[in-house]
Amino acid sequence: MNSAVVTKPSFKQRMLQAREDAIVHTVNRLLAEKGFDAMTVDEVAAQVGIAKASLYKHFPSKEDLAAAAMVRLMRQAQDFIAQLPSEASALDNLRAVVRWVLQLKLAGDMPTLPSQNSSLRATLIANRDYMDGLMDVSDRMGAWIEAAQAQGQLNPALPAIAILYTFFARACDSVVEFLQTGGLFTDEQIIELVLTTCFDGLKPR
Amino acid sequence: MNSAVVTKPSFKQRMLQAREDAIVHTVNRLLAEKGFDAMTVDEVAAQVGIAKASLYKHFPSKEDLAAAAMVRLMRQAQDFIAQLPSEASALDNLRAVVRWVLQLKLAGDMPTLPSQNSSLRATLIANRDYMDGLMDVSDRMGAWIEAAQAQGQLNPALPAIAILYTFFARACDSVVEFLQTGGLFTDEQIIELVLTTCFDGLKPR
DNA sequence: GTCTATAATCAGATAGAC
DNA sequence: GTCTATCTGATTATAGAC
Repeated sequence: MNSAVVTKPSFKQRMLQAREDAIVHTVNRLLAEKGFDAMTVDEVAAQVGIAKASLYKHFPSKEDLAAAAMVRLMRQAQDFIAQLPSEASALDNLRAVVRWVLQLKLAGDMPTLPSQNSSLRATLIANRDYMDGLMDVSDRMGAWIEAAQAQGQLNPALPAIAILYTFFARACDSVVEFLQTGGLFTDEQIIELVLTTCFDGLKPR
Repeated sequence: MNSAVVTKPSFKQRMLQAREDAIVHTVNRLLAEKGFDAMTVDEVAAQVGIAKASLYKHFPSKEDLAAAAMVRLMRQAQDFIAQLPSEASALDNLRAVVRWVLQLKLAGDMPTLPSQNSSLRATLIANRDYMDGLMDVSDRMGAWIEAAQAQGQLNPALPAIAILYTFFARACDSVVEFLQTGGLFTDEQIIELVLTTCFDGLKPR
């Protein structure tokens, strides 16, 4: 076993890690607030409180900054999923994940990436941590979806992959910001509205 | 009555109009393809086949180019709504509108704007044609929504405005591009899937 | 690793001739 | 109105001292 694995991180290493965490946290917030294109590296550096050149010592490009934020998001999703009660129904757990996503959005912590920016896509696909996290989250949610379908909790006529994408799409659902901008509803009301329209549909039950 | 209203447009005026139509059409396609930020004015000029400076004689800024595309979209929506059969049920007409939106998206003709770009928002809000069109579409769909709720075709427990926003959000629904990217479904299948999840929800009926 | 200063590039917008 | 050529500012990224 490599000694680097068991050795406690030095003070210096922990400081470095803390700084990188601060950077990624700032990037995450800016991505949620203004999106990838509108976020500038100058801005990130200013908000973290370091020089831009120092930022580039930690991350080689703006794309990698965004990728780090997405890796963070995937880790958080994995942590949330891991903490869900295994004795709960598949449907309840799926609802809980969607609710968590909506809370993140409403709190302004959901990074949104342009779905069409190719340089960013390439960086993300090349990022092992991101892809692994995405696969893991997909697998776990996919298993719940199939279980819920088998138990008659979700419509078995829908392809499981379509249901999975429907959940993922809640992360960029503009209805949330529409409702939030209007100011007519509380965050909890928005969450309930979106959960209802998502699982129960617009037609009466 | 002003003679300008009744006088037939001159050849020159029609040529001008045709060119502006070509510009807006190109902008619309580019907005659908790459979004506002990734679209460059150079690109628009090149694809239209005129010099960039000429473009700026027609439209004073990039934001105004995008606004013109949105005005065009609103007009198309108004035309589509006006042509729907008045004898059809409110629910059927609403479904038809959502279907039309999805078809536009799948055909690559749905311009997508960043919801957070403030300079663009300001231009749009200041644009009378756009706002009038948006209001008109909202009013007509809102009337159908309330009628459908009164007839028990849509869930009366949901706020009508939330239902309206849910429909509007289909125009930027990322589930469509997820499903399209996967390549597992035909366009018609994607439309049916999204219509089903939208109106019937994910749970079994 | 952090900084200041600067390079390099790109994109929105304009000048001015025709 | 259309063109070529140019300006201007913003932004990503880097050089080089400490």
